[in-house]
Amino acid sequence: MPKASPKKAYHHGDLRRAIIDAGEAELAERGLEGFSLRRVSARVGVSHTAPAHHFGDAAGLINALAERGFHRLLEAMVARQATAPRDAYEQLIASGLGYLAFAEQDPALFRLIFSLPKGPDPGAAVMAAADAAFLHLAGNVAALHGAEPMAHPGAYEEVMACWTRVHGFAELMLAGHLAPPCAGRAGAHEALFRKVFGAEFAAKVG
Amino acid sequence: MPKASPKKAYHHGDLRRAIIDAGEAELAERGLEGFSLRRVSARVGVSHTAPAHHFGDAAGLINALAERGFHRLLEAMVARQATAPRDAYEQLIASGLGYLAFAEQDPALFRLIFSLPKGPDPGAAVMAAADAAFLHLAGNVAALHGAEPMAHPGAYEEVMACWTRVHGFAELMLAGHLAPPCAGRAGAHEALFRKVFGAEFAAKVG
DNA sequence: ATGTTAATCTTGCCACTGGTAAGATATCGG
DNA sequence: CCGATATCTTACCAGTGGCAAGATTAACAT
Repeated sequence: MPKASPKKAYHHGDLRRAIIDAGEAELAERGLEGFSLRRVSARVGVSHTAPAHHFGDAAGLINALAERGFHRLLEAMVARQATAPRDAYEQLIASGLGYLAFAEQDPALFRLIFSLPKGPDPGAAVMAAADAAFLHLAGNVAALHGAEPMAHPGAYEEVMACWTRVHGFAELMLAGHLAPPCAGRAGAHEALFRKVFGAEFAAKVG
Repeated sequence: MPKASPKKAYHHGDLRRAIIDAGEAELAERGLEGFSLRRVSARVGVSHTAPAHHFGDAAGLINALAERGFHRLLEAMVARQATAPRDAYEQLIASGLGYLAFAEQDPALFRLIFSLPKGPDPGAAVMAAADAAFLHLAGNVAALHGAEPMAHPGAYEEVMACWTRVHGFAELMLAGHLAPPCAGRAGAHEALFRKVFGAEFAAKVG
């Protein structure tokens, strides 16, 4: 047993998890700019070089956070869908609103997962998590037709049409470019989002 | 005359401009992560504290770069429109393609202008530059109806519908999420963009 | 012209960052 | 029980931005 007691042990027991937790919290509190390996390490009560063995370098930790971030994004979508009517179009809209809720609730993490350097290897786990979110959205779009995902011609364009709209809305919202009519208050964006998303997909149900 | 000769003068003569130029270049070459005041200062041949007097701190320089960035974005839109048919819908599409071209050509600057901290004062000049770009887009949308900008009900929603689509496309493109059909090659995105943008605006002409 | 003021730039310093190297400590397999 | 290995610490390094104090030049009033 790896010493689950809260006392100071030389070996932490589950440091990788603890670092990711602390990193996520730090990210939410100070943003990506103020993110510091030393700070997250101190938060866990560990020296600043401890994470190196688990993540390689700082980019490795960022990657791990991105993986979690994509999972959080997916969670946010399904959570919102659970509160919506089971109608295919409403489910699609709900997933978009969940997407927006995640962006609003943790802007730094949201931006992090979409600004990973397209370097050599973004990490297979990260790509898998990203694909899971993408495929979920694709499934919602496909449900409009009642068919299997990607089964009809133009399916990819249709999915990207949805994704770009939701994502663009999220980014502009975070950048503070939705100001004039709807300011601040939570849920105020829903009406605008529905209009901006367009009605063409509502018509395609069935 | 403030000594326009290229020889070493204690006073640079036009340091503010030179720093912004160097900063823009550094940003394009090393990205926002690798951005360093000391590097841009060295590039101009000046000590690392020289910019402080012109921009305050690093955030001040970032703000100045953002202002230029919004101007570049506007330039890219009008440049693309100049090569397109004068039909209102084609002009709107062209402005979107210019938007995308700018994002593709200078990703770091593009991301910079849309990730300014919504802090106390983003700088009036930056906001003005951003508004100029926004109003240009709004003008293109209004031209679909032949009317003055924002003159009819639902105009704002319509403009935001366009903006979110273009912007979302740009962001997902930079994040590397347009992979499957269209990879890498320049201009390959145009066909996908036209489909994703939707046909509803083409129908509204007149 | 001449001296005073203000703007511009430099040098030297500080705390902080992430990465490396070498050593300390604990777990694990024989 | 002992050696091998994983985990973590301490000590150090180059690099970063900001501040303070001083050097140099321009702007300006008289």
